[in-house]
Amino acid sequence: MPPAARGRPREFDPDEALAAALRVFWTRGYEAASMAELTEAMGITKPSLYACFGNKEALFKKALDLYERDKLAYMGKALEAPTARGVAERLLTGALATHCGESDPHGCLGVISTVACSTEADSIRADVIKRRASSEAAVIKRFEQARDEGDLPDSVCPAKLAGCLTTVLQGLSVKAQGGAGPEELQGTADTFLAMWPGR
Amino acid sequence: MPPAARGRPREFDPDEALAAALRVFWTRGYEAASMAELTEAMGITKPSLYACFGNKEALFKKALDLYERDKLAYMGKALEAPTARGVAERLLTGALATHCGESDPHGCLGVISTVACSTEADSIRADVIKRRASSEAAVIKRFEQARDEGDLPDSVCPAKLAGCLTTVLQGLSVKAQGGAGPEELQGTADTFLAMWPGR
DNA sequence: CAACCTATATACCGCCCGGTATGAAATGTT
DNA sequence: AACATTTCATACCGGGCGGTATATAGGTTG
Repeated sequence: MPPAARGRPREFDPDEALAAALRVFWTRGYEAASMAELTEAMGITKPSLYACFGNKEALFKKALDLYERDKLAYMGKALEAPTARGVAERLLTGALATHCGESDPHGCLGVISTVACSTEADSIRADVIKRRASSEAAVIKRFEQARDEGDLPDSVCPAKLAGCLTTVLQGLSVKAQGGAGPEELQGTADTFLAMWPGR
Repeated sequence: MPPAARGRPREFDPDEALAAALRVFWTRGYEAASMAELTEAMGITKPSLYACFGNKEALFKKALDLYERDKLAYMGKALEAPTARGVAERLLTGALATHCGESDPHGCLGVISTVACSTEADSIRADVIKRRASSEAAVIKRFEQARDEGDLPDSVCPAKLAGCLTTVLQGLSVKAQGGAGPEELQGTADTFLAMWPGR
């Protein structure tokens, strides 16, 4: 159905290549991921990469899009849980599965990118921080709804509770990247949930 | 009192230079901190740096020692609080003061270093992770004592609670480095303390 | 067939990295 | 005054970085 490709057809699948690039960025961070590593993992040469993805920064942003779409899909689902506690529970289990599973690199790509990016890659930092803020805003909104529905005691502020939860999520990702095992982090999540106020 | 210095005396104060290096590492991370930045901030030339501190890695570890001694001193003090809740409170306020104060770079040098270090600087990662583990072990021990003293309900596991607290602490440092303001983080800390079990 | 277009492969660019060789300057010792 | 010792300033090293120029290979279109 594509209107008849002109010229030599490319020999690689951009989606697969992008997925490989994502793994590299996820493992090493934006700056530490070198073009040599990227091209080798993607199985293509540098000119092909530049022709297809632009440059390193553009490649990273596309990888970040893929990451959010595939790996952070649990976030959208989590907000649909019936209670605030259910939301927190799903967010925690989703984060644990994503950030210390077997098949993928440990830790959160977003955290890795904001923490590891020096002034050079400010645009990356800013981008990730903006995306994170919008995620947190969604959680806040959901918790305000939960308060209205009686899930949360009036004594707790939905925004602060959301901030506390995202803080734990980010802390978990730091620990996961530092080599903490799933059992340990599951224990942390359980403990936090045990402290949770309301339904 | 030093036994009569032979040769040309050095023209800089190693302690001040190390403090300047610490600021650079703290702001940029180990790998992103270049020798050019370091020497400029320290006010010395590269040969002087290498003669006095060895190499970049040795310089970093000395800076890390200084960081723990000066900036993480609140940790030791916190463990002396009379109750488990008091320990948590002091750890949180100390972390907030250290990681999003006005005079120092935001975020935790340890978190920055472990997250941002690629495979190259594995020795750095390992070192920081080890130091962090020993800190957490101290908190666990203190919470076991707290349980014995009745500060904590028997239903909560001291180790898990400690893990949860350090997770929050690390999450706070990620947020601080991401530009979160002190009020917001204070709100997070307050919320977490409000959920705290026991005295 | 040739003409044309696009992806590939190779080799290369300027730049900055961590680290160092070299020689001059500044002190104490004799 | 002459020397030994240590620090300082400059210039330099090989190597890896992100990015690209050039030429060739592999297709579709006339």
